[in-house]
This record gives sequence, C-alpha cells and structure tokens, in this order.
Amino acid sequence: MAAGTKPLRADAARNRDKLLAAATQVFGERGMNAPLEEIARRAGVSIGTLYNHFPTRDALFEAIFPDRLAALDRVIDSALADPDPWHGLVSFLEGLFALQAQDRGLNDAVAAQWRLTAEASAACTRGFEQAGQIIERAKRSGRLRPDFEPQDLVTLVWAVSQVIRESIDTAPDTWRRCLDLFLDGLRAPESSTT
Amino acid sequence: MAAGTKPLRADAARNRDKLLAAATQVFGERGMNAPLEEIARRAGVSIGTLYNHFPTRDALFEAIFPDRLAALDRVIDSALADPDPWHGLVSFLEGLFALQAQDRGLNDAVAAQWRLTAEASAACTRGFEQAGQIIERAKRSGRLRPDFEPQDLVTLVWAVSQVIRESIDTAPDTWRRCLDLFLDGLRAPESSTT
DNA sequence: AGAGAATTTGAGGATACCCTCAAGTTGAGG
DNA sequence: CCTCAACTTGAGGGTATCCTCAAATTCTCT
Repeated sequence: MAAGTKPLRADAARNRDKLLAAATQVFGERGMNAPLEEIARRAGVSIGTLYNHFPTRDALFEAIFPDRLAALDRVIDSALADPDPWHGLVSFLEGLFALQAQDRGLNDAVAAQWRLTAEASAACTRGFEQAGQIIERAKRSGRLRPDFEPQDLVTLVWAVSQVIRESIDTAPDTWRRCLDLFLDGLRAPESSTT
Repeated sequence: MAAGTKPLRADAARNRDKLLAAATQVFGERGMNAPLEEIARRAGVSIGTLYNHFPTRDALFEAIFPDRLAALDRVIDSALADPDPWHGLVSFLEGLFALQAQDRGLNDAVAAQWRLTAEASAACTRGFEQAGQIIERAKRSGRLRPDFEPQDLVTLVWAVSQVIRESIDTAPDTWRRCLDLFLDGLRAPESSTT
C-alpha cells in the first residue's frame, strides 16, 4: 500500500501469513491477552520470528484488525441502507455484537479500550461516525428515544461485551436477550413525529 | 461460630484482622486479582503469615465477603420493605450497583463467576432468592414486564459490572445512565392490571 | 522465669510470560 | 554454484506473581 513497503523475501512473506492466521485464531479464541508464544507455536515459527514481523502485541493485533473492520463496515453499510431506520439500528447492533461474539479478541478490544494506533484508530473513528449517522437517522424517524447519544452506544458495547464473555460458552444466545431488553428501553416513549 | 474453631493466639488474631482490613482495601481498589504480597505488605506482615491464615486467594476473599453480603442484605431488605414494588426493584438495582461501584473486588466477583465455596455461595443463593422475590413482587404489581426472569438479573449484573469497570475512573455516573436505559426496557408495556 | 507450642519470617524455587540478540540458516541475484 | 543480505532460531535474562518451609521469634501457661 504505502510507498516505503519493501518486498518481503518469499519465506518471510509465508511466515507472516502463517502468523496472521495463527493470530486470528488465537486472539479469537483466547482474547487479546493470549500469550504470543502460543501464536508463534501455532504458526510453526519461533517466537523470535514473531517479533521480527510484529515488534509489539499491538502491531500484531492491528495487522489482523482490518479484516474485522471490513466485516463491521458491511454491517454498517447494510444498516444505513435499510429503508427502516429503526430496523437499521437494530440490525447494526445485532451485527456488531454477532461479530464480537465470534471473536474474543475483537470483543476484548472493543470492550476494554480501543487503544489502537494511527490507522486502525482512524478507521474506528470513521466507524463510530457512521454509527452516529445510524443513530441520528433512527432518532429522526421518531422511533429511537431522542436522548440517546453516541456515548450510550459505547456504554452498550461495554455492557454487552461482558455478557458475551460470560455466557458465550454456556448460553450463547444470552447477549441477544440482553440486547432485546436494552432495545425495549431505547424505543421512543409515545408519539412518532414532533 | 462453628464448633471446631480453635481460639487464636492474641498476636495471630491481631494479624488476621490486619490482613482482613488490608484485603478489603486492596481487593476493593485493585480487584480480585490484586497481588497477595501487596495485601501482606499493607497489613504489615510477611507473605508467609498471609498464607498461614488464608491458604488460598479465595479463602481470603471469602473471609471478607460476609461484610459485602451484609451490605447487600441491607439493600435487599430495604427494597422488599418499599411499599412501591417497582421502586423497590429500582432501589435494589441501584443499591447493588452502587456497592459494586465502590468495590472492584466485589464487582469482579459478581461479574466474572461467583466461584465461591460453601458458605459464601449459600449466602449468595439466598440473596439471589430474595432478589427473585423483589422481581416477583414487581411483576405482580404490573409495572415490571412479565417475561423478566431472575436469569435476566444475572445478565444485567454482568452487563453493568463491565460498564462500572470501564467508566468508574473517568465518568463514574455512566453505570447509572446504563441502568436507566435498561430500566426503561424493563417496564411493562401498557396496562397495569390483568 | 522457663519450656514448649503457636506463630512469623523471608529467602528462594516454580511458573508464566515478556523480549532480545548472537549465531545459524536460507532465498535471490549474479 | 556462490555469496551475502535477509531471515530465523531458541536459549536466556527480565519481571511479576505464586507458594513453601526450615529457622527464628513470640505468646501462653505453669
């Protein structure tokens, strides 16, 4: 992509790919704090090689982040394309949480602190802005309570992420129930237009 | 309390108390995974002494648990005594979460997995049953949605505990907002009596 | 006070994970 | 095929925490 990207040697490129695949797996299974040695082991390379390619845990995590963001983008686009703004919001939330439920690493990242650098962070900001549009649209339609703020979305994400963490192994649908309860609290009280 | 409790030597009893006080502090500040050596240090005893009195982290945690439960009992009693069942439920939830917000250890315990042994666990069960009464009462009053189950309370606790964890240092009122949104989803839809 | 049991102590071994770097291996161009 | 820069390797030092145990201390009782 950028200008300064030197072409990797063939074996190095192969190892990098194996590392990305392993990281996707391991972060997905064990969350953001999974031991890096496990990732190296599963990629079939030494820990040193992992550090060659990705000097920090965050660098590795960010390298696999774009994929997740792409999935999220699809969710956002489809939500914005929904003719029914309320339904758009609902499907956005369901899509977002379904992604988190599939991926502990993403769930952790999103739950704990999107402390990501530059690029990834910018992408997050963009996603957050688009989410703001979804919210705004639903508010204008009169179906979302007017006092719902984007910050409430962050809170909701925190909340549901923990529900996912605790229940995903034993009762994987719990987060849907939680979201339903929340959504019932998000509907606008009475009338439809001002 | 029990029959087999040997009387402790004076210094041992003093140390035990200091350890309990330190544990309360440290678990409260740093959560359930706070280093035990920090507790020993703050109690002014050696790590060995800590292990003499409490062979495991859980033993120590459970030793300070009754106090929290007592506080919770007060919250529950006051909720059950409230003439307005809905208001009772609300004050129960607010009281519970306020306790969690004051104490990271309690918040962790309640959030993650109440993996406590025997006694403490039984007390939890009792508390949970009383919570069931609060729920039942609110349902019968027609103000709480009839499909709300005690399991939903667990989910709610998970959810809010994470909100507390993430926001307590920067925006300590966030959990109240979260609870408000939830509560709006918990009200019964329309009519009041069947 | 003196004896003996109860209690404390803290150095140190064990574990888990982090990260580095000197030495060895390998791919790519000549 | 040969060379050398690129890449890989994994032992090992660092940190943080856990937990143990033999020796030292302190309480209690007579």
